[in-house]
Amino acid sequence: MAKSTKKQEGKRSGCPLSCSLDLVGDKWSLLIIRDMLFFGKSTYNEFLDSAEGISTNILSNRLIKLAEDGLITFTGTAKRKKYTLTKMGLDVQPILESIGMFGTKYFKGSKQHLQEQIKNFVK
Amino acid sequence: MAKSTKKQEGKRSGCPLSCSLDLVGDKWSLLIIRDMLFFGKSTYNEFLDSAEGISTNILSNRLIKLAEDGLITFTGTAKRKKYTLTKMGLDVQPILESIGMFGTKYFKGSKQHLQEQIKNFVK
DNA sequence: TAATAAACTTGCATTTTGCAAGTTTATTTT
DNA sequence: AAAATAAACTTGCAAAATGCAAGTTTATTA
Repeated sequence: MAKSTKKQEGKRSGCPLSCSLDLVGDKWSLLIIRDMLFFGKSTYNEFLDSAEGISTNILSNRLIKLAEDGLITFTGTAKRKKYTLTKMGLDVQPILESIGMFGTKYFKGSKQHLQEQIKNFVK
Repeated sequence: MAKSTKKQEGKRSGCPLSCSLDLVGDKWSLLIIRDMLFFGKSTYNEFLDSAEGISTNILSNRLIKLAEDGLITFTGTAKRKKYTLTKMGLDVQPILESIGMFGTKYFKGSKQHLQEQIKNFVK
């Protein structure tokens, strides 16, 4: 199946912005990708103990949806799963960076918070 | 009141990304800002007839929330309102651009769609 | 072999969203 | 000047998404 033929349903319009938001335009998906990209996280429980406190069922849903949409894949056995970003998932990085720039500009102390998070996360 | 003292409630963490997503991390806010920034829209009914079909109550809610969060302001009388972006709202542009780039890469035909939209919107 | 942990699932209450219809004041049209 | 149209909402209700707590199943560690 070609890249653009799936996931036609659920699209609100053909706008590139709108299509992208149909994938990651919610409050959790981009945070999971952030955890993978910036904090090197890859397992369910690592995602679970992020500062924002996602609940178990939502995390489960989002991992399934992100995989369905082609942003992540998983390897390993059922009880020792590892999630990794696909090429498409890695391409989300510029989005996270631009949102991060906005955040550091308008939320004082947030940059510092992020750097502490990075320091405290030991791979 | 200082920039960063308001809107503490409702923040899930101090992360710049998370804080930003608490403002625009939903399926509609960024589309409204897109309409203002790229299509020059400024009124309630202009936002209403975008391709994605936002419903009236949600549009109303989002305009209030975006104004509360300092991203937009409005001028004009109650029945002839004009919404405009603040400095903070204008700073969302790089976010929209990075999401747009992602979208044009992964959703074929979507770039073309966007350009038609721009052409068809007569200010 | 027992305890702990990882990765979920399930059930239920709350919140958010979507849809249709109605309201109010301003501006046109007749 | 009166009637019709339009702009900008509001309200009510059903459906979907989210959040919270508890339970389940297999794997690993003590």
